[in-house]
Amino acid sequence: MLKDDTIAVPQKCDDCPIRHRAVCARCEPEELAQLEQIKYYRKFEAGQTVIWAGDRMDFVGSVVTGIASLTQTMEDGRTQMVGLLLPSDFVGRPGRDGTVYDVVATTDLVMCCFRKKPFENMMEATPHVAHRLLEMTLDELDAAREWMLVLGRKTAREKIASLLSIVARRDATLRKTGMVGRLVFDLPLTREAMADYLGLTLETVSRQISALKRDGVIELEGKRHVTVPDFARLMEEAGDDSDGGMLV
Amino acid sequence: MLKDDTIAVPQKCDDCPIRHRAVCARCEPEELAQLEQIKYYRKFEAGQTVIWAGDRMDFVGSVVTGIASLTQTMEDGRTQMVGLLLPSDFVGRPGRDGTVYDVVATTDLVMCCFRKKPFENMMEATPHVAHRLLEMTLDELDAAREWMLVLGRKTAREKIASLLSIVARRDATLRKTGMVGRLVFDLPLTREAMADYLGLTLETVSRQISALKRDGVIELEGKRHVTVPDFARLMEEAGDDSDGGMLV
DNA sequence: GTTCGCGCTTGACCTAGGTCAAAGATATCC
DNA sequence: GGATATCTTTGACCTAGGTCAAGCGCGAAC
Repeated sequence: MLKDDTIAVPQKCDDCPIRHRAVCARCEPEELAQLEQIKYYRKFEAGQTVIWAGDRMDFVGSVVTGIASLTQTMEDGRTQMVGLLLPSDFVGRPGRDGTVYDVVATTDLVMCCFRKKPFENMMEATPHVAHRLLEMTLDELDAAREWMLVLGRKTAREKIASLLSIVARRDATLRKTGMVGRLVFDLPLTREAMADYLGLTLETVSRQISALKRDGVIELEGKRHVTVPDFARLMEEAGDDSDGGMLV
Repeated sequence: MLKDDTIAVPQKCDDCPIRHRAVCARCEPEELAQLEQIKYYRKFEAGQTVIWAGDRMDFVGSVVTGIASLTQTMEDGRTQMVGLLLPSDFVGRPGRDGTVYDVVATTDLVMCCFRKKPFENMMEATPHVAHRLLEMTLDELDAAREWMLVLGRKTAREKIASLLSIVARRDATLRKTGMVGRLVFDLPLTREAMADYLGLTLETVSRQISALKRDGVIELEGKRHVTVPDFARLMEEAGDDSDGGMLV
């Protein structure tokens, strides 16, 4: 059951996102205790594949630290990232046997997992967990559809700006300050990963980032540390109508 | 409550997809009776908007006949279809107030609706309905992600072939015969709608359809009646790895 | 320190698909 | 039956982004 990549449960479960966000917002203490019992942690290194498309998946869980991605690949090697899993995002499909896409650790990754069967049993027993899960799935669906607009209709520049604004929005250190004015964050993706997510080549990603820098939309320190002097400007560059993406 | 576009309940509810597919596969008779009471039908003409993005949505339901689409539009008019709703597909988000995209009748459309509040109540009471809904949402999510690969990485020709194979697969008259050899079906979308779904222009759609015809992958009679002499060939043209799209 | 390797940038060039424009097909309405 | 409108096809041309190739940091290994 417990694989060798299983690691000790961290000091206190407060860093377990399941408790805050993903599933348990309204769990009773005894329900939490129950979850506690079927819970374990797994660690992956950047580049490692968590599960291959088509494989049986015997757990569900959520990202604690690092980034995972859902990836689809065609025979000829073209690949498209179809989901970006940031800390607190949920992985797995209760009631389903496997995935249809690869789950890959894009950075070093720690996941909090629950063995699937007991988790499903618990779900049956506690309707609000099932309810929460439906909500989360609807959120993911909204995010996926939002991304379809990005992939289908936005220019390369708009795509980059869209990605930057999503990452900025999700950056834990920023969420409290509100999304206005100057923002600073780390970009946790390689140019290639960005390209795979945006349906571009890495050369185009690089060129567009340079262009955004040249035009003062962003500032770069090294390759990864980003400063956005004016978030509203970035949103404009993303071509974001309405509040698009605020759902994520 | 009942709008003027509400129409009489058809002869027998067997044509109501809710009963067969969407929600009620395992409903008890009294539960069905309950659903029956909160059910009504609505009719829309091609081009009519069912709900605007951001609007309050006071019902859920499913498509009985015709095609609806979920559409996102940017301020400058670029639009991307993010979902194609064929007969028996479910519309609406239990537990949510509205949509973030327009729902548009792409052809003349009949929908079977349930007022949302009573439907949600029923959902609370009958866990297997909630469970079914989660499954459906996961299916939609898979379909959306599948489509992200199409939008992000496929060529125009592959996109067209992908769309054709989805429509063929979903065509009610064909599902029984198995998806091999010669298929004949009607294409219920204008070139423009296809373009919006595929992230192309209508000119490119037209050109690629002509090309597929020229190359013998499809035959056309009029603009809409399609014959696929060899479905496997079409799948190949779609660049479909594995069983991609079989989920839909 | 030097070397290796990987991620990134930049340039030169090319092509798939977009844009603009004209005209053929159907269907609908008097 | 002709007029009008909508949908579609096709052509000529253009450009955003892909492809190929060279080189630049910069950290890790020795």
